[in-house]
Amino acid sequence: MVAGPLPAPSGPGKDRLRLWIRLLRASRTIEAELRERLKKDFNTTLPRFDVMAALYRAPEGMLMSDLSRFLLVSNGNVTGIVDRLVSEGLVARARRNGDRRTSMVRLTEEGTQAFAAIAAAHEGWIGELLGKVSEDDARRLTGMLTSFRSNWEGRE
Amino acid sequence: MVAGPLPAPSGPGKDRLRLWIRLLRASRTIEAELRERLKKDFNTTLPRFDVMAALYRAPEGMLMSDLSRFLLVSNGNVTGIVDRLVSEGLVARARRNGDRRTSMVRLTEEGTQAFAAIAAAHEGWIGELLGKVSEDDARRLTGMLTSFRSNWEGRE
DNA sequence: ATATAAAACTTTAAGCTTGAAATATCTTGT
DNA sequence: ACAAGATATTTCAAGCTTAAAGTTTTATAT
Repeated sequence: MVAGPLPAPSGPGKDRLRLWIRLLRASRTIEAELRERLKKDFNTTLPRFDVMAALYRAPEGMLMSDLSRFLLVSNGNVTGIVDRLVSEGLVARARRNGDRRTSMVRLTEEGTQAFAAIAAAHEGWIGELLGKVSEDDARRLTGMLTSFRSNWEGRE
Repeated sequence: MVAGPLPAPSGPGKDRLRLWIRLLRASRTIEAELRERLKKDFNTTLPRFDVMAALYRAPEGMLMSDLSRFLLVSNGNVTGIVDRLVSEGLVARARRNGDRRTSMVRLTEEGTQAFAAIAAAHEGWIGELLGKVSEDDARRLTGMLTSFRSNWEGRE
């Protein structure tokens, strides 16, 4: 998936293949750097950060299924990550609905404060790591990726 | 990491944060689709495909350390994936160098044929999944991502 | 020569990830 | 009311992933 074009691909459609390879390498490179910094500076992980970021946006809480849909990961996956966050006191489950199948998951006070600190650092890192991309290019790129994505939303 | 801008981020540097989020969501969406198709149509996985793609480009073989560097994953990780590929007869290790620490890893004949079939399908999928991106935009985007990446190459 | 360091790789423990199967709960049609 | 189906979540097995520690081999400096 990260194969580079040593024998540079050419022909119809090769530009898209090349784009995909670059896209993947870029995101993996950044992801690796973020993972390392999250570990070193905050002793946490990217999946934990993802979950906390989603919950931070939803103070009233989220269902497990909402979380997994939003984060684009499987539901079984979210269970494990939330389990660990709960055991660390950063997240709480509240099974107090009318519907007893669901559990409302939200950040604890401790989790909220912890996340705020991490998020501030995170935003700085992104600014640094993408520093060479002009704000103008950033907006242009974002637009392209958005239009690409809308093509994809709501498939399957 | 995939947090979307519900309370749309604004302020200095927010364009880069938004770009990163879009980048990540795009690559995860495509990756998920590829993973599913690789499983369904070829009963294989993305990591296996990555390793085989790297080896396909290097008929003479690659060292384990070259593989892990190229694929941007840890060395211990590659060991496991190659182990499984070897046990399936798709890849072979040859520890026959002057340097007896290294092992030259390469595709077997069976592995080469298997990969060729998968790669053909894969290229078609990418063309389909990125179909809405014009060849022109694809080239432009690739250029931006490349220049971004060169900013990153050879850090740490 | 021989200790010391460096390099290539593997092993290990912990955590992440998926897809499928299992549980529990709710909803619907009769 | 009750069976049948749909939903929400967890559990499970297998595989992926990393960082750190361990092994074997090679290179280097006395």
